[in-house]
Amino acid sequence: MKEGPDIALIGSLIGDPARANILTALMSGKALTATELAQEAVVTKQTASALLKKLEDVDLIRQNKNGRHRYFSIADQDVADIIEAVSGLAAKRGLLRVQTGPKNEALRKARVCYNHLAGDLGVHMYDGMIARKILVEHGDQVNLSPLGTAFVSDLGINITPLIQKKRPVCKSCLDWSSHRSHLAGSLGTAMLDRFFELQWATRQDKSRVVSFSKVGEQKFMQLFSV
Amino acid sequence: MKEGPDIALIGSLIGDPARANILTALMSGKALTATELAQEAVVTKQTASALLKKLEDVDLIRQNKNGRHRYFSIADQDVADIIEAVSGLAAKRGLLRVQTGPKNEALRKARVCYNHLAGDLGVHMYDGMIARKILVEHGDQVNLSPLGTAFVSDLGINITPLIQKKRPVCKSCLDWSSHRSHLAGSLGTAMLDRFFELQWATRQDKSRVVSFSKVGEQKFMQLFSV
DNA sequence: TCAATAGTTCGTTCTGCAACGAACTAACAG
DNA sequence: CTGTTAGTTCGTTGCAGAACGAACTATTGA
Repeated sequence: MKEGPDIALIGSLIGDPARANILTALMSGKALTATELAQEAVVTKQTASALLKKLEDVDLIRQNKNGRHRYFSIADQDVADIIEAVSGLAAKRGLLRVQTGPKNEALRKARVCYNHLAGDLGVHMYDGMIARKILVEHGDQVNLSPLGTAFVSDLGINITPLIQKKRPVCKSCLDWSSHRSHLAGSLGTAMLDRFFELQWATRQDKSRVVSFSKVGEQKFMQLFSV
Repeated sequence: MKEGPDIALIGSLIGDPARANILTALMSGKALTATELAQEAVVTKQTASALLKKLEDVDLIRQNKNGRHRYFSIADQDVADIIEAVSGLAAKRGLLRVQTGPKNEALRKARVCYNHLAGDLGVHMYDGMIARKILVEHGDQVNLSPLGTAFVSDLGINITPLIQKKRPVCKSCLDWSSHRSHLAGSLGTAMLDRFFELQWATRQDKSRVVSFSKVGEQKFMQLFSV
């Protein structure tokens, strides 16, 4: 009863609503300041400061001092993975904090999931890549086909450095809004970055929402149409 | 700030020490009764009853009535995955409830990780399978080589049904005690089951500890020696 | 040097919720 | 029908820990 890792500690950190809000906000992949996070979590600066310290104590988040600002971000991929996993489970269990509104709509359409694209467009992309045999599913593992390697190069992405890293190139990630899979992994990250580079989309300030331009969305939809 | 899945709820469920103990106990893969779980979590029956109800309300655990007993178990693989992931993260962060004792020693040597083998022996098995090219790593994905297929058949395991399921056949899982990988996935489960069948090992009552017989351990070590 | 903003520390309040005792129902076994 | 064990319900207590106001330090910019 008292052996093993202390999962309760990490659980309780995620378990506080205000801290959960902070972590969710940081899932945008951006580094945010303490005051921004306080606003996001709807608490005062003092409270946020205390909450952030606790999160930092167990290395769930990390801090970058820059002048009189402190930028906080998710500590590493492990932490992001867990938050994603818990989000997925919560969604599967129907534990959505339904507050349908314009912001929510935008989130459902396209959002950042730490470092890759999620939401309806993310799912569309994944489905399209499967249908065009760019990706091949083995059980719940996903791999890039030879055809896919060419496709990715054509898009202007250099895969060589991606393959060399420890991180999986392709990985499916359950989407909480549509209960379907979208593409995570280093390829998922590279593709989202490429969309920003091509100016098909931009990230909205301090939010997980990804805004596609009219032209960008057209090209995107066409690229992955079945 | 109020969109998306309610990760705080699930976090808080895992975050209570007593509930965390219950979940950890259930990671043995066995169905346990309410009183057994109460003992495991060191609380009274009433308290356990209340805790179990909360866990059941969000489908983290499931209940099987059998006479006047109620057997509780982890609801599904998703939940088990999250607990594994959180355990791994906690271990990585050094959040071990260190209480070195004989029981802890046994756990470190060989234990059940929901449905597959973990601990030193689990890591030994994984390392051996990699060294003998039974398994091949791609990034953090693991696959069975053609050589491996033969090996598994020789061991007396029929892989055909494993491949047909949605669940990944091979998957690596971070070991909290040794900070190394061991084999999860449906193959991991099948292999552990096979060891029990061959009577190389038995599970200790109401515990995650796996006890290998002298002969069993010899055969096991030899099978996966480098 | 002074005003403004970012963030922390301290002490206090308040509340959510785990925990238990006591009393209950439920399922056996003889 | 009676005793025994399994589990739940109810009401109460107690405490951990989130939240805030007020007062502090730190960095910038003018």
